[in-house]
Amino acid sequence: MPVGTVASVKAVPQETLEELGAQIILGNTYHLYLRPGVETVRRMGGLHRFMSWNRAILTDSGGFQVFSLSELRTLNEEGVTFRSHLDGSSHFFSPESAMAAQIGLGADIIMAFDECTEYPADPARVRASMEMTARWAARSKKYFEEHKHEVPWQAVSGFEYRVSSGGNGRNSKPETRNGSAELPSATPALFGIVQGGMDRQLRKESAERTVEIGFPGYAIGGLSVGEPRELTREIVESTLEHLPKDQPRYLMGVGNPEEIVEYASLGVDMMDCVQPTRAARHGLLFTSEGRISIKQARYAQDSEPLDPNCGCRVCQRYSRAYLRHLYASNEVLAQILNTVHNLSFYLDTMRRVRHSISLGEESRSLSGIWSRPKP
RNA sequence: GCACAGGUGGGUGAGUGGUUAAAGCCGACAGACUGUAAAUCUGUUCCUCCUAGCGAGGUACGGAGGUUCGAAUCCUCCCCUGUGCA
Repeated sequence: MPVGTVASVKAVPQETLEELGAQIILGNTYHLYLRPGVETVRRMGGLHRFMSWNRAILTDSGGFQVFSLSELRTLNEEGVTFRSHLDGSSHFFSPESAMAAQIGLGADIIMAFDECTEYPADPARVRASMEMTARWAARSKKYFEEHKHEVPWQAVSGFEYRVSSGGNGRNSKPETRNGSAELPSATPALFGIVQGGMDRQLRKESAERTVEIGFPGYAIGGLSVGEPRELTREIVESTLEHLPKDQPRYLMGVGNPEEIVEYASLGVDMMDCVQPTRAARHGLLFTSEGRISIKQARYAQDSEPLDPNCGCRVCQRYSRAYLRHLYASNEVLAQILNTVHNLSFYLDTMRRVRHSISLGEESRSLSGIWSRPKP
């Protein structure tokens, strides 16, 4: 899932995302709540209509911002008091207000309000944080069930794809509508989030408690927060054992191309990461033959495409030398082309993963994923 | 020709007697980036040597000479640039 924090996947227009085959993108409650404001989005017909994106949207609850903006917050049982990074103003988020905000934004999948435990953290702190997340999950669900129909009305035309709210996401049928009539949007799906730091036992307990509350999908949060990669893998693997296989399992905030393939092979169904978009803006490009730092002098006169095995428009049309020049010149086009390629690479990788899974090749090696069949 | 102003490392630009191989910014060259306060952040950027260190030596602030224990900084002459006046 490409990340589009402020209702924008940075540097890429929605039509290009469609072309790349993105089925779902992320938005962030914290950021959108601050600007333009939930009420504005609601009045504009909800996030889909506001940003003209007819495919699925998942909104993060703001729980991660509690973690990443920790200098600007105070936290208690009731919720979190934030100071806005934009103007320093004070705001309060609770499970209830985070649900209200997400329902108001009108995403397809919304996330429980959790607390992303920092790393490292002592055992007592990890347990307390995990338990807080569990209590908040119950409150999130309660509020959600009472208010889930209060989504924005959307006068949608060409409404082509939407994750259904019931059951698990996999079996949902895309709905196609072509009318001009106003439709009430379907109710969103609320996913729970597992925490528990790097402790397998706490992860198990968190997973069980979250499953007991009951959600149509489950996320593994609190990883990729600075821990060694080996540990991430170990925790993901052990946590997955305690989450239902027949429901979407979402690993939050991960990862590199190698990692997303690996986690998919472990049974993760959904992932999101800023890596492809941010790295692209910083000149780091992912290819079937490894990483390329396009800013390096060695590419100054390299007429090859970025990735000879890539079918994206960027690789079909532009040379490494040109991409390096654009980057060195600080041109906006560098960000656009780089991001388009990286997203293309990620989305293509996941298409291959899905194809492999459909063929029953779930353990297919990473190199197998990226090698092209000989023509 | 006269009068002012000025010539500093790849660029720009601080520095007006000593802790200055010379700030900052730009450029160049590397590196980082994992539920986005990120078109961001970090490092290196005169030469040589080694035991690789807040190491040793060399060269350097238009040119030449001088004053001084010590000069990018003060003095003399010269060269060059900009502006104004003839």
